[in-house]
Amino acid sequence: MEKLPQISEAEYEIMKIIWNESPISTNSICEKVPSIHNWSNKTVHTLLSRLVSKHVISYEQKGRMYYYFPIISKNKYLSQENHNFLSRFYDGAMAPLLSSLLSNAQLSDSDLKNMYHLIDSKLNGGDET
Amino acid sequence: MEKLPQISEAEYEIMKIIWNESPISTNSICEKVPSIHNWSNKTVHTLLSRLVSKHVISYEQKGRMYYYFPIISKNKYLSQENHNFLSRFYDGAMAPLLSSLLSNAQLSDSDLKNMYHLIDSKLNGGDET
DNA sequence: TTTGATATCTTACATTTGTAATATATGTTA
DNA sequence: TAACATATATTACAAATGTAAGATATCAAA
Repeated sequence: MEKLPQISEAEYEIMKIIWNESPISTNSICEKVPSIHNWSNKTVHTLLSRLVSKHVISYEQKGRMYYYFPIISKNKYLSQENHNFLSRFYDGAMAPLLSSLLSNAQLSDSDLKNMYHLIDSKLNGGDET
Repeated sequence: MEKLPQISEAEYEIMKIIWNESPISTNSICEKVPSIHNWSNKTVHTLLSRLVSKHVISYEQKGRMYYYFPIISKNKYLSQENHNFLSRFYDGAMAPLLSSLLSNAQLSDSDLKNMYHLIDSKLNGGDET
């Protein structure tokens, strides 16, 4: 499992857009950036270049426009982040994390049942091939 | 819920020590830093000053030595980090996080049972006072 | 073909973080 | 009290990040 490149918080906002739809032009990306961010297009351009130089995304050119697409899958990335988070704050142990989350988050009964079933199905059956 | 200060990764290593035992002298802290880090004492000192100026810790002086103690509790901090993580990567929704964690982490049956019970007891009874 | 518009490229600059080195102040010992 | 050891304070410097401005290249229209 090679280390994936580091994706900063601002860069991640861009990645969410590209993971959701690709290939996607620079302009479409700019449009889709949530307006709360209030980023200038220049900022978005910078983030895109950085993501390219980190080999997180790539692009194909059509005329003078760039169409970006991800090189790293969202799943792969998220699973790395999960792992980082877990080992950084909970010594890699899921149970304490879960217990901490349960005690803090607002969860509906159906959320809980949902989670209950997730674990249940992992327990019985699981997915060992 | 006011925003807690940002604690960097290196700073967090120091915090783990201080949360674990306090008040604690600079020297004891230096000794307890896991040796994998290979940090010079100077580095530890820098991290301590930064934590002080961020109001994450404080100290009392005895002679010319400082004894540090936390201002922010570990629980409070962790619950903020949980929240950040959840909202950054999972739109604040626990179930997808859990499902992602379950599919990636190596979990023993007893881990799973443990978690199962956590959810179970939250479902029945819960802890509404 | 000259002129505009605009997409991409290059450069910028402040803050935070990692990782110290150097300077200063002060308790302790000879 | 003078010298030393050492704890704390100040300064440093590079990489990453947030946030762009300015320069350049090129498509399209007049």
